[in-house]
Amino acid sequence: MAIERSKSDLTRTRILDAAARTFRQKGYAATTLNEIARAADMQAGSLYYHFGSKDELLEEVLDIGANKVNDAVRESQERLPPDASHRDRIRAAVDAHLTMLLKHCDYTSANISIFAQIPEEIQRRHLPKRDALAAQWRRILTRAQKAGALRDDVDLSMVRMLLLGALNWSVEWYKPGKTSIPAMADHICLMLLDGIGTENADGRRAEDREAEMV
Amino acid sequence: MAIERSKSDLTRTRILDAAARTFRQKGYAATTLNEIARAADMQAGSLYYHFGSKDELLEEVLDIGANKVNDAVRESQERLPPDASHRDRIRAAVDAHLTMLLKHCDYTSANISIFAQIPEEIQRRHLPKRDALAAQWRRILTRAQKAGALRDDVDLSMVRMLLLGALNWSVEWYKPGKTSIPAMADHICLMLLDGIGTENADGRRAEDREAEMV
DNA sequence: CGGAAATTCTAACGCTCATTCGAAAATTAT
DNA sequence: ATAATTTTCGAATGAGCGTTAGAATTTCCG
Repeated sequence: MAIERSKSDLTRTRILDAAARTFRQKGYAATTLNEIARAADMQAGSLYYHFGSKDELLEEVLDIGANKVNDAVRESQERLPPDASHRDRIRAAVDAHLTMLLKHCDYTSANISIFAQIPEEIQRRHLPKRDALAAQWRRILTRAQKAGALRDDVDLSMVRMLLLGALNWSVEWYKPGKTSIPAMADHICLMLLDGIGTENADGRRAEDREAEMV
Repeated sequence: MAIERSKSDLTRTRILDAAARTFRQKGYAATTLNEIARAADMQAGSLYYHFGSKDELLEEVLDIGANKVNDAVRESQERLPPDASHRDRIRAAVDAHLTMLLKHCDYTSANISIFAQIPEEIQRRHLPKRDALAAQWRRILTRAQKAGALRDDVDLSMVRMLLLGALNWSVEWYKPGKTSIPAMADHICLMLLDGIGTENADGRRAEDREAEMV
């Protein structure tokens, strides 16, 4: 699927890579076609042989980013054994989401960080892709709750928003090398599922907490 | 402190309000002085009687936003009785942070949402204010951990980043009327401190989970 | 009311940007 | 190699931007 055929396709990809990286760093409006062209080793006018406009370039970057994280999360679930625990399912999705966001992909992080500040019409056209990812997460969490792995007195859509917030916001502070993605995934799952408090708010889990102390 | 004196001060505030709102909606680079002026009922050129440049206007909006959330969180702690539980302290800080972000203040949400995409030099000049807020949260969490209210095997700076991520990301999805801020604060504290997983739902023991942590 | 000061308007400037287009160069096919 | 085609270049265009400065207006104060 990702096999480049012609030389033209390679150049297209080079331009898209440059655009994704620059959009992520500077934002959409502040990025000039000159910067993108320079990062792709060509002149600004030459971009128009491959793309019709700056907006068109943006839309393609957004789509690629959304597809990558969608695919990563979906594959993380397909890769699990059928009898995997819901904790493992959530943990795998968190890991896949974070890895795609922070390690592999300027497209994904560009999508996340510039989306709020692009022209409205492009936002609207891109919404279905966002909804697809939301639907994946909704399904993972709903299944876990129905199976009894998540408390049934919580608002799952709010949990989902807060969880995705913790994940997505990492593009604002993550520095490669300083933090490990598996450690992030562990902390997220620990907070989400077990909590990091030791106080006994409702008397539910005193024994577990003692067992967890190191 | 917030008392307006002259008519000029009122106009200044009107301009700042308009700028904060527009920056938040469209981003910094995509916002024109014409839009700000129109939203403040004047002509673009007139803005220069009150502000030296677009950058100067931005810096003032950023500072006001940072101050507001800093003050809100600090006051939320001062308002608590000296013997308040650490759960209550965290809950109060979460509530104050969210309320300022979502309810009271375009300045705060503008600060959060455009910061990554403003000129580098302005970012750098504004960093101390960001650090002040981070320091407040660090103190709240560290005290809770030292008092034994938080597990001592978690990386508090990572917890802080993830928690602030869940809070800050809400500017991207929160719609007034559709969600209640206290309910959000409740869910955050529940997840953070207790977790929403059910006890041994997947048949695994606490020690097993511990083994995965590193 | 009348003059001074404060504030806003208006029109213009220079600059940068996205975009266009015909010529040049590079690549491919014959 | 030569012709045909694809790709890139480079200069030009026009629109819109932040910004400026003087004229026009409003506000303030005696």
